[in-house]
Amino acid sequence: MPRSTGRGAHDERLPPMDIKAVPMTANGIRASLLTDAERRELVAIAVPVGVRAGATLYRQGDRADAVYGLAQGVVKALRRTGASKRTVAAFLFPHDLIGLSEAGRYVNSVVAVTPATLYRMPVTALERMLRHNAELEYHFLCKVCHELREAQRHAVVLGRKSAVTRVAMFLAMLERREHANAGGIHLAMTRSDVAGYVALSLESVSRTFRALERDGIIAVRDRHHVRVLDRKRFDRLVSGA
Amino acid sequence: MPRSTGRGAHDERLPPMDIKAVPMTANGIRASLLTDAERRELVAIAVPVGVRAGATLYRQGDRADAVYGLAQGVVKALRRTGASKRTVAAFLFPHDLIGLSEAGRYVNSVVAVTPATLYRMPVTALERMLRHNAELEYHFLCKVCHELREAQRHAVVLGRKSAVTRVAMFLAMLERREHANAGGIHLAMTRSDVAGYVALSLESVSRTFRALERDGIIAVRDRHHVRVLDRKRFDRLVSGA
DNA sequence: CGAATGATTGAATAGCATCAAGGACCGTGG
DNA sequence: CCACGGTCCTTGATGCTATTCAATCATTCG
Repeated sequence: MPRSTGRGAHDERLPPMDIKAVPMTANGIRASLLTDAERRELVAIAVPVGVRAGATLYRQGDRADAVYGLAQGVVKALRRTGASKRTVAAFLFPHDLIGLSEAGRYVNSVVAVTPATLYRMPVTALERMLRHNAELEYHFLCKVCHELREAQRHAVVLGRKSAVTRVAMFLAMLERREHANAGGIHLAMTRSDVAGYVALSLESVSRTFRALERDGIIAVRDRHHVRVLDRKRFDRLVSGA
Repeated sequence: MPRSTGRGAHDERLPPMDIKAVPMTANGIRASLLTDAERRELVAIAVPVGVRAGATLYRQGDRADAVYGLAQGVVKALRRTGASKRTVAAFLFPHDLIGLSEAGRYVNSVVAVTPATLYRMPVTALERMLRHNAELEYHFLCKVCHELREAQRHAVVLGRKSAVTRVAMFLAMLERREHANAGGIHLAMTRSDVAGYVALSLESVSRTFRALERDGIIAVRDRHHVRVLDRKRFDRLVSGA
């Protein structure tokens, strides 16, 4: 398994550096947070990085010397819980920030779920930039607030006791975060990753997908594509009936 | 149940406005984040508020027009999950920030667990201040990162399947966050609140405390005071044996 | 002191984890 | 194009653990 960076054939036609979230006081529109000027400023310290699926970007406990902006692809944040067990702390999508640290060390490991391109920003340079550009920093603040809300939602999911509810809430989350197009939900991750995120056994996740399909609530095209058929009952599950 | 504010006998001898967390690049020392100058600036827009135990500071869905700094006491953030069910999204302690919102609405309800004093900061004024004081804003950013880590830890707790592990991890969390003095752990909240946080039934929490006591791992003085007796086995539970 | 809230304990049930085996899919190389 | 290996996924049978329902006990506060 490749260890890390390795800037592949990604160099031409890079998607732009960007961060998106709901500003604190706005009306719920997911807007681009960065102005052109800010993007330019960030690009000055941001190095594009391409990784293959399965590659580890960094490991829990490593010295945290960079923050990443995800431009393309899906990655997962893993956390060791006890020896030899790992849970999925979060899935991260384009326009998300990556690199949460504590006392100079990363608190999660980050692994690419799909091929991904990121912008690597050294913390020292970033911190210097933020500390004298309040406007730019404000956008980072909004983004972190967004990730905080997302983490709380995750906790809500894990609080539900029924397997169907957990899985349905997870699908609803994907629907919101990835392109919520009418073409159905795209699951970039494996069943095992889903299990790690919703804290169920792999087998239970599998059975639950089956059950949802049998009941006509969702249609499972293949492992990576799901569509909601009965929106009414689906929503009832999500709200935890 | 009293609805909200009501500035009681708290006005004299107020604890100072402050925020504490681990700065991103520091060496893990829980430091005061605010300089004296910043404290003075914040106090200009911060109104002290005292609430009784059980009082609701604000409700999920309310227009989010203020952020609060908790100065004294313990409060809980509740989230509605389905009709008529509530989970505890977080417990908040002195020096924590309160008032997470999305699209101008609070995402949690906040209720005082003990009598509490807070500093109320209108978002508009705060936002204006942050947007042109990068240094101050940086401290807020660090604080939100801290709460993000805390929320992820919460998710880790909820991911563990065994009741003893969940409860032990909860106690460990309290030990870290409240005064981690050798005098034992102080539980300001009810068993029912604990159950809401670790996502177990009230009865299971009760039984689990009992079991931990019977096994000589903890001593339960009364409902609000617990002491770890067998640190070795306790830590083994926390790491999820 | 008495009512209301909070906590404990017991017995029965439901639901998920676990163990175990088989089947589908993917990428590789012939 | 097809065969092959590995990974990922599905399905079944069993046991364990937390939930639930129900009743009793303790504590706090008026």
